[in-house]
Amino acid sequence: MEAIRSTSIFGGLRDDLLDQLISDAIISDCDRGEMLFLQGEKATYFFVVLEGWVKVYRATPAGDEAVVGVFTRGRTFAEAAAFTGGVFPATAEAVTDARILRIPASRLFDKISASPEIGLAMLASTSMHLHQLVMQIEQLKTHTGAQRVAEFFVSIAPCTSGPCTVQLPYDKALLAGKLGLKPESLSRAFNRLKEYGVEIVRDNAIIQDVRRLENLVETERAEILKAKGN
Amino acid sequence: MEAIRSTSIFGGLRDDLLDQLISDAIISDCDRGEMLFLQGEKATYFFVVLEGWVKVYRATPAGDEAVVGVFTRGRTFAEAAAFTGGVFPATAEAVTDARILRIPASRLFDKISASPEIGLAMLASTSMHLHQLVMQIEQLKTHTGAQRVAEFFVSIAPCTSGPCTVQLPYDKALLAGKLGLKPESLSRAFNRLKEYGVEIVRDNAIIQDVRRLENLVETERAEILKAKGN
DNA sequence: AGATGTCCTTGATGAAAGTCACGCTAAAAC
DNA sequence: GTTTTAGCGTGACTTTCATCAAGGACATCT
Repeated sequence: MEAIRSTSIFGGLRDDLLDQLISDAIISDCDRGEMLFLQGEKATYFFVVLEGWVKVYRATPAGDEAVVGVFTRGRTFAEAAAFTGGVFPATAEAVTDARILRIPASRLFDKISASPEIGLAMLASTSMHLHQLVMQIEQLKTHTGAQRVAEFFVSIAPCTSGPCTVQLPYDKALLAGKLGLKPESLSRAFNRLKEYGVEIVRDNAIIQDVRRLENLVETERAEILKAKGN
Repeated sequence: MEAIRSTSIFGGLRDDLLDQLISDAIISDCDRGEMLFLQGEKATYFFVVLEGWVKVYRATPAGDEAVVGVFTRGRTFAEAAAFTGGVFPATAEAVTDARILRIPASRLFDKISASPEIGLAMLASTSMHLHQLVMQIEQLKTHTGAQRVAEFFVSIAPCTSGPCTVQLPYDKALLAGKLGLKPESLSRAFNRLKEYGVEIVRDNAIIQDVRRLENLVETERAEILKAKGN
């Protein structure tokens, strides 16, 4: 239950409102590989991850898939779709065994009408999500694969400078998808990062200096080319 | 004023609520090239385009820029930033002379508390924006440049099948940015589309058959390769 | 232990798009 | 009317990434 509290939506809510909301909710345990919803399905719920990892992706008509988000404990997803009452624009799949909270949209709707602060909280939450997507687009457009990987490491690193080790939270194929790469390219991006003091051992990344990675992200291609010219 | 009505946020509002909101708003006329706000500035307003075109972009530390959105008459932007009360995550610039409505966030905040339906309308609006960004990410990840251009043409074409002509709404460098391409690559994408019945004359695109473009977007790389193999 | 399957890496190749340089055209400035 | 300039197109080269194919590491199962 403390996972629910840690979400941006529910973090700021009064206890009584929160209780009302989750009294309508369903907790479901999902096996790895289980679909939570399919692209095109009517969106009548939204979701909070209590435990495990969920990936959300869009399938193109020909079977290609683009990972739109990867969520874990305390993160909500599909609020937007559920809210507008349309269909899910993407598919969600549990990538590990997971425990998920399903909150019915219809009740939420009533509750917002009754207490505006729920609406304010949801607005803040979707706004943050929006901001994240904007940054994701920026990264796809302007950063190379290796830079995106470095950025990811920095974002999950426990420290902001010096050496540290981070564990890759899910398998590499999914990480590749999240970063907009194919698994093979991710592997090569790892090799590139060796020159910047990153060693990949099993599913752990050993970083010599987090600052150095941050620099890699911020310095533009010109710098990268210079470095290679050596 | 009918431009305001046509926005997704305000379209469904009762007249009296709408009047209250825009009574606090400021209409400003901007020259081409004028900045509406800068990345990092405190977000105390959000905006509605009444006339003209505005581009929103993020600048990287080294001066590269990624176009995050291009907006025209009836579109709102920066709602999310204004709402969370943080700073603008991007910069907005008028790319034509433009007339812009600035709505102060503080008042909006009060109004939402007073009448939840404004909150519901804003939620719907940001949700739609979010959905658009999700699709944009999908397109960047899975479509080629020529496909993205074709997609853009289809989206602004006045008809859904057969021949038609569309005028490019802003200059080609900006269009390139919006589609995640460099101007040179956009030029080459145009050449590719000649084989699919698209002719670019000045700032007009003459499309022989809109359906044919739609097919190009939906068929995957396999199909494109086959077509080239001829 | 040996066999099997999954996940990951590596190599070779090709396509897509960025970069740099140059030239064209048309509108604006003098 | 000429010059200037900004926007656009084209060509050559390079980088990045996807693709296809093969091989290695590791866990599981019998």
